[in-house]
Amino acid sequence: MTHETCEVRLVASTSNWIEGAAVQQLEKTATLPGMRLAVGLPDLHPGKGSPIGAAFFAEGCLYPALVGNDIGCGIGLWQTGLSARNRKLETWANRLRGLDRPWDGGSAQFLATRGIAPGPQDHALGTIGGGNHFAELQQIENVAHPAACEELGLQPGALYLCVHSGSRGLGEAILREHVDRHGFGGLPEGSAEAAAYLARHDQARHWASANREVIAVRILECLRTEGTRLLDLSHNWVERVDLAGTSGWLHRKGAAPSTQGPVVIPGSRGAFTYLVRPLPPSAKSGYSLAHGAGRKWSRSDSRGRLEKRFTARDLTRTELGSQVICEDKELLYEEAPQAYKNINVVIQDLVDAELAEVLAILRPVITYKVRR
DNA sequence: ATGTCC
Repeated sequence: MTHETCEVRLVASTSNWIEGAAVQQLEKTATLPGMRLAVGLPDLHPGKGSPIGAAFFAEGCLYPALVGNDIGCGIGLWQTGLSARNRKLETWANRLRGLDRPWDGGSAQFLATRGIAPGPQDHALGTIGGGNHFAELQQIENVAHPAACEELGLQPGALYLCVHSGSRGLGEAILREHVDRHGFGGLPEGSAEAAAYLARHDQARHWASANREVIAVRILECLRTEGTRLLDLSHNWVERVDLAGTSGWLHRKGAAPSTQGPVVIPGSRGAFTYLVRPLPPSAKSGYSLAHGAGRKWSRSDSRGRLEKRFTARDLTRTELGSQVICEDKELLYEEAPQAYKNINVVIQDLVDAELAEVLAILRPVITYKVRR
């Protein structure tokens, strides 16, 4: 890899619309000291300063602000004991209650079993949170690669649970405390500041994964069934990697790893979710894949455009026949399927770039966002 | 994204 320069790559075809501001953010972030590779994935869209849907590899230092506040945010997939063949939409939707209240299952004990020390944010363990976070019941629409799906334990007739959530107040507190003390700059590799941040970052990653587990436990309990976790991957984190012969820090901001087996890439809440398998990970992609469809409209634009055309009630049913439980009207508009890009285009770009192959497609049945 | 800015 060339030293002192940063390669900027955008994995997107001409049929994939990418907002200009997002590309500008990608190029701007690429000028940070130490930056060697900046990869925009097909779901690239503007973030706060730096873009979302991107991977950044830096030599000699790491940037906590690039990981952002939701350290460890990611997606888990569970197979439930329920059959999707006799869908009980109303019954299941009715049973999804109490999920926004604190979990009474013993957070400290649960975290201890996962090797995580207790902390002041543990009351939020098992809650989904806001923004683009969700828990979704899904069924298999199509199996593209039977052998790989069988290997994963996928059963065509089963109901699945996809959980997208993160470290809630914990990651937020870690980033805020860090920025208050050290600002937005890079932390030199090997420094005490870097070690301190990384320790807390790792704790938040584990906490976020445990959070997704507890969310699944609570939902499975609501549905009076049990489940098995098939996979769980984060798309907001930083790790030390060797990339094209150079040691450095790979930041993923809304970018799934292509180094940890199959990846779930959800579309919008009214679109299919793809289960893909990374092709042999390539350094040129920053060992990363897209993490979703990517926003097409900002949250405020989304409200402005859709409030004129749809009632809140309209948005609780999707084109795919799924039901959306979201008792926060603003959030319903902000997270409407229309606000997101076409997931098919994003996936096609990954396939065309030879970064991934499709294993299966999942159809949304019920999406849970928030219920008062 | 965030016990979310009022």
